[in-house]
Amino acid sequence: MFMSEYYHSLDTKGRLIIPQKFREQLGNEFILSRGLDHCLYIYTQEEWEKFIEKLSTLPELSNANGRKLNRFFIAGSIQCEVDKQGRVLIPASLREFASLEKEVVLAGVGKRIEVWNKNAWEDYNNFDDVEGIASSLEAFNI
Amino acid sequence: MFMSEYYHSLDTKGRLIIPQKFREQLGNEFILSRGLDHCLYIYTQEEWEKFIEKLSTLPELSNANGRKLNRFFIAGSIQCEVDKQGRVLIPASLREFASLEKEVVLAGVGKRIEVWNKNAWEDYNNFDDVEGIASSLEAFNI
DNA sequence: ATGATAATATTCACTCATAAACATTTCGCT
DNA sequence: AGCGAAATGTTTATGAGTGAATATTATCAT
Repeated sequence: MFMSEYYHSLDTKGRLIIPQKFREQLGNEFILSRGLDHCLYIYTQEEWEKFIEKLSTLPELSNANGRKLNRFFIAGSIQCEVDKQGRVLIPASLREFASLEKEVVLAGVGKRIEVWNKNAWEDYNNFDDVEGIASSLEAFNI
Repeated sequence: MFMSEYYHSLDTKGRLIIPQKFREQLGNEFILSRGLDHCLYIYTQEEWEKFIEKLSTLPELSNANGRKLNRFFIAGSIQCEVDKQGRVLIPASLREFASLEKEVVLAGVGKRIEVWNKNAWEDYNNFDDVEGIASSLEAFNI
C-alpha cells in the first residue's frame, strides 16, 4: 500500500519527480486522474481498473450523478510513463485542475497516491482540528 | 505491552535512538505515524494492520470525513527500520508535526509508543488534576 | 567504590535522490 | 520551408539520508 507524504516541486515545464519509494511500487506506467477535493490521483494500472469497475456499477443511463462521476474520472485521466530521471509531465489541464504551480505534496493514501498543491494540502490538513478527528473516529467506531 | 517513559535526543539529521527495552518488543520494523495531541505514534506492524483494517471500512467516495481520516493516518505514517545502531530517521514532515527538535520523550502507552517534544510532554502531563479527570469518566463505570 | 559492559550521544564522510539549468527534438502553424 | 512553442532529453549541483567511527553516559557485577 502507498503511505507517507513527500514534498516535491515541479520544474518549469510542469514535470514532477515521483518519489523513489513510490516508483518502486508503481512501476513505470500508471494512471493519473482528477481526484476528489481538488487533488490528482495516481493509480496503478491494476487498481485503476478496479476503481473503474466500481464506477461502472453506478446507474449511468438513469442517473445524472452517475454520468457526471464517470465523466469526471474517466475523461479526466491519462496514462503516464516516468522518464529515465523518474519524472512525469503533468498535462496543463490537470495542473490547472489541482492548482499545481511549483510546490506540491505527494501523499500515499492506501491504494492511490494523491498530488496536492502544497498550500492546499496544508490548509486541508489543519490538524489543530484534533477533536474533529477524534470524534470522527468515534463516529466510525474505531 | 509498552510502558515507561524515556528521555532521548535527536541527532542533527533528525534520527532517534529507540530505547533498548522498546526495541526488544518492537523488532526491527514498525510503523511511525501522526497521532492525536500532536505527538507521533509507534505501532508494531501487527497493531497497525488492525488499525488499517478498520480504517479501510470507511466510505471514501461518498464521505468527506472518511477521506480525511485516511489522509491523516495513512499519508501521515511511514514504515521504519532501525539501523544497526538502533536508530530511525524521523522524516521532516513528522518532526514538524510533533515539533520535535532535540529533546524528546518516548512514552509506552499500552499498544503503542508515543514520541513527544519534551516540553510539550511536560506541559501536557501536569498530573495535578488527575483526580478531576478520573471523576469525569464516571459514566464508563471503571 | 572500581572496573567492565552496554546503551546512548555525537561527529564525520560519502552516496544518491532531488532540483535546477541547459540542450535538443518534435510538432503545429503561417 | 521556417518559426515558435511544447515536449523530451542531458548535465551538473545541492543537500537529505545513510553508514561507520568515536565519545560519552548509564548500568551492573564484583
